[in-house]
Amino acid sequence: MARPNKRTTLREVAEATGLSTAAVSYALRGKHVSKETEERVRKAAAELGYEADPIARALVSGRTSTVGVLAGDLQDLWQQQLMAAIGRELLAGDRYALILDAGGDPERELALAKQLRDQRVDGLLVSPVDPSAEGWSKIADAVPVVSIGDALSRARTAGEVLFDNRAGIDAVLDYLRGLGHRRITVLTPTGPSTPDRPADRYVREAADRLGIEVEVLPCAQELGEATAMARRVLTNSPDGRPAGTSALTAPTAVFCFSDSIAYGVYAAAAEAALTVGRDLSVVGFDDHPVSRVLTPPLTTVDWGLGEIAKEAARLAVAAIEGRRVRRKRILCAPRLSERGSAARARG
Amino acid sequence: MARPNKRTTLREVAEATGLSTAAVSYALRGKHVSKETEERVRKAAAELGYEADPIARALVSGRTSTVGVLAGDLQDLWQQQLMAAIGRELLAGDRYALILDAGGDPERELALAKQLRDQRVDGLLVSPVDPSAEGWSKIADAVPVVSIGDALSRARTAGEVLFDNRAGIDAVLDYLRGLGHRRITVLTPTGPSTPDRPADRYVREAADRLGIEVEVLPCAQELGEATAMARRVLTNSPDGRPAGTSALTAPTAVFCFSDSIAYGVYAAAAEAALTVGRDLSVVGFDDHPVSRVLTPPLTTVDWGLGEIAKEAARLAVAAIEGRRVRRKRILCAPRLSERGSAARARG
DNA sequence: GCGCGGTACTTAATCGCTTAACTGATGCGT
DNA sequence: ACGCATCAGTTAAGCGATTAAGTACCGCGC
Repeated sequence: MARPNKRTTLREVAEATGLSTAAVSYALRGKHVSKETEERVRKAAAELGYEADPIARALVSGRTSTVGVLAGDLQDLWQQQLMAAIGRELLAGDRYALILDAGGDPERELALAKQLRDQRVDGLLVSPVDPSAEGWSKIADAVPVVSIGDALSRARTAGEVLFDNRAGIDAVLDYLRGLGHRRITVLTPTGPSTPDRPADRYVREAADRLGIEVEVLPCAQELGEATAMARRVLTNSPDGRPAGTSALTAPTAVFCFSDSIAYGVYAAAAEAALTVGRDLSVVGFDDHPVSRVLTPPLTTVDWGLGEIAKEAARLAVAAIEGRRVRRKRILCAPRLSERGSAARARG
Repeated sequence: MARPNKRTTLREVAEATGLSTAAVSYALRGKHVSKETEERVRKAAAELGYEADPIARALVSGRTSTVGVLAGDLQDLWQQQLMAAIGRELLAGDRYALILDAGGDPERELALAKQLRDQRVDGLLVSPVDPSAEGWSKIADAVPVVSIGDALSRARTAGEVLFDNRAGIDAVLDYLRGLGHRRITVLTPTGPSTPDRPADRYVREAADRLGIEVEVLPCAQELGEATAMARRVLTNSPDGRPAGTSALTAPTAVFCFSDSIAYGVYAAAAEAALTVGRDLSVVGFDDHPVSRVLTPPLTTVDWGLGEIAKEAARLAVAAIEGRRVRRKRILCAPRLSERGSAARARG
């Protein structure tokens, strides 16, 4: 079933108007042609339903009006949110978001980034799994890259929207300590295949400074796995349940490095008949919309997703258009959204 | 700052090997060239880091290895989930998902679909806001379209993955009636700008058949708005709170046409000090991962997101490759995931 | 020794558009 | 009137691949 769905081409418009294709091309983009001709061309184009073929245009101009958006792991609900927001943002500027998911795999991440570059995306927005990979360097040389969340240490990026993780971590741990917590479990989305992030270090530093005990555990974003992990953590809970094998005493508070993980903790807590916000304190990181409607609402660190998306898109677009920007490194300050999930430590 | 990042071209490989570009092109795709030449070309290509330019290739072949994925409304968490799953599915088949969000606007939806077609996506997956729009017809003639959720009534699609909404609705209402509920509020994601969906009709029919009262209210997907709506609904609750203006007595159960909306109901219930699964029964529709970790876990209708994504991708790919498929209309059967959010009606 | 059929390539057209360079015609200052 | 811009448009050369058609060479049967 051949689809002879011919698009009208520039040539056809040219023939219809008796002009050369070049004239039509110019006319349609309002370059040095007479008002009348332009009008005539416009009309003919409209009648024939002509629309420039973006592919052909891309071949010669090298631009595609398309921006690659590479999510480190779309299992993470917050990243879904972010990607959706970025997509809207780009669309508002007449660009298309080519959204891909690295699934948490650093190698796939780079492979996809390369593919994107080959697809001639005008720019690339990435929320990297492995920000320190060397591969970014070549990619960033070929296309403007804006990274979100972490700086690409080995590449010259066109911009960065970073989160002041240290401040966020300090804020949360300070807060929890203020509530009397001394044993805190920290669940980070750092899997075995992912390199260590400085965040882990910040946590330990803050813990040392505050004189509290922390146990940092890697945890998957996927809710089932997160729940399982949380279950293991809570099995060591102080109030009578069978003790696990962990060397540490069970925590009175859990600090989750993503709200997704916190949801898993909520589930595990419910199973263990622990009431979050009373028996157990939970703090998230990222502020996903769902966090607000949980019972109790999740206390979490809000970075302002909307602004992140806006800034990232703005940086990318500026780079694409070759404009200079004042600050190409945006540092988002944490805002602790204090809701009901963290309470004064009991006992 | 010109970026003279030259890609190696076919011509360069040709010159390096002393062959014609055609020979190289053939060699790289293993067509009628001698083993030795092929080997030589492969080596040279590898050395020069040559990779075919997808844009140029697309211009001549008309294919882009890209599939448009158009979400009706990415505010809906379930659609986010779906898009992510489809993206993974397509990627597994070496195709790229160009994900766009119509934001619930039927006009924008068609506009985006057209853009996608012009971008020469090989296929188009769409979870339509307005499945009965006429515009789909022209689009479906130009590119294979697979619709998810609703059939495009006016277009010849390449495939459809539908949900047996009637069966799902029947199952839920049957179930709630069995629990003793006689007054049920149904919250559908049908806004004023969206045309009525047959789902509303199914609800009324089922209600008539079962002899129960339903109040069908349109409700936004966005959690804040959903919560506000739910608040209004629950203000009419039987146990002493100030009565609203609704003609109906307050419902003992709320049936939400998307899990997102159900989350809003959870939040409103908590505010009103109603315990879901005891004072108020809530049933969702779609089974988002979060639903499983709520307290109580949300009873909802599961359509098998993974399979939906797989089937949709399969249909699209088959159409793109010009293969015939046995059944191009997949009807997903509802599975009621009975968890803890619906209880026997009290009093 | 001739024709026939394969290989193994090459030539050149083509996809649809952009754009540098060129051609005439017009206007303008002096 | 002359030279020089300027304007409006044309010509043609790409962009980087694919691919139909053509050529050269070789071996083979009879």
